[in-house]
Amino acid sequence: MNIGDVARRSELPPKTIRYYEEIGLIRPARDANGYRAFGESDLHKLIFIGRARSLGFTVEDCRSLLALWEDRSRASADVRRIAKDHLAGIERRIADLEAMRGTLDTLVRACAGDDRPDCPILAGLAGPSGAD
Amino acid sequence: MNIGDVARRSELPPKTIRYYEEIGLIRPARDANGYRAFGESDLHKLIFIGRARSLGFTVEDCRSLLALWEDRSRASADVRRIAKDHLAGIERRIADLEAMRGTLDTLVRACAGDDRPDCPILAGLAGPSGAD
DNA sequence: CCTTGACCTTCCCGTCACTGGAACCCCTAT
DNA sequence: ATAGGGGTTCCAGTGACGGGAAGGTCAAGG
Repeated sequence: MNIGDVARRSELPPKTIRYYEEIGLIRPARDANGYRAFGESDLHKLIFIGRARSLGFTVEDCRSLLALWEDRSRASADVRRIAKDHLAGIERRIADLEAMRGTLDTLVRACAGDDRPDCPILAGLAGPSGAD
Repeated sequence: MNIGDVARRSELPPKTIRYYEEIGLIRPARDANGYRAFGESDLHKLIFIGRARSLGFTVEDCRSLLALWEDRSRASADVRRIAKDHLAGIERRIADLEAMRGTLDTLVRACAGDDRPDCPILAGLAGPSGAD
């Protein structure tokens, strides 16, 4: 398989796949002409990485998860800790975004949004005191 | 005011303030010795930027918002559009994160997390088919 | 045989919003 | 004179790629 084939089958851009090789996540063989020669196991790894990335794991998390995936004797507790930490991070980010949404929503609702210059959004950003 | 003073009063790191000058968000004067000399209006701008950033606006959004803030004749509709677009982006991000959280939560719950190698999380990442 | 076009290769730069660090200058107090 | 705590510039790195240049390779068609 050339890079285009794995790209299609893994739904990852070729650039991304080259990058993953560069940082050592995968180690595809090479043909005589210098082309990367991907095997099924490379493809499986890429699909694995793609799914983990789509769940928001960092590539370093992916590296750890891949290592555990390859390690037949790993303890599921190790995987679970990575996933739980990541889940906690996601929940923090959701909470942060929800706080932003709350404030923004209040400001947007308070703003008439017409052609007058009076704007509660700018006033809110300038300071709760409302100074402009 | 020197940079340390505005840094304390705006709660922004000096490095960040220098960066904001570099990209033209603020234009503090200079003392004879080359030190930046910040006025109250610089400080107000920095506080404004800091609040906008904490609401997740990009620095380019901040540049637009600052321009509108300075423009006494702006229409509040312009501000509102920026804020509404940003709000929509935040809501998309929240939705994405909640989808991740849902999947991750399911996987984490399914995982015993003990010292056995059997791990539904890895199986889930390898593919819904469950192949490992 | 030559060309076309789709692949593939490496390499370097740009993204976003900073952060860290080096090397150096300035000012005040002791 | 020195020590410290400011300040200044510039360079490099972050994460996870994406864009684009310059060039090698391969199969098909004229």
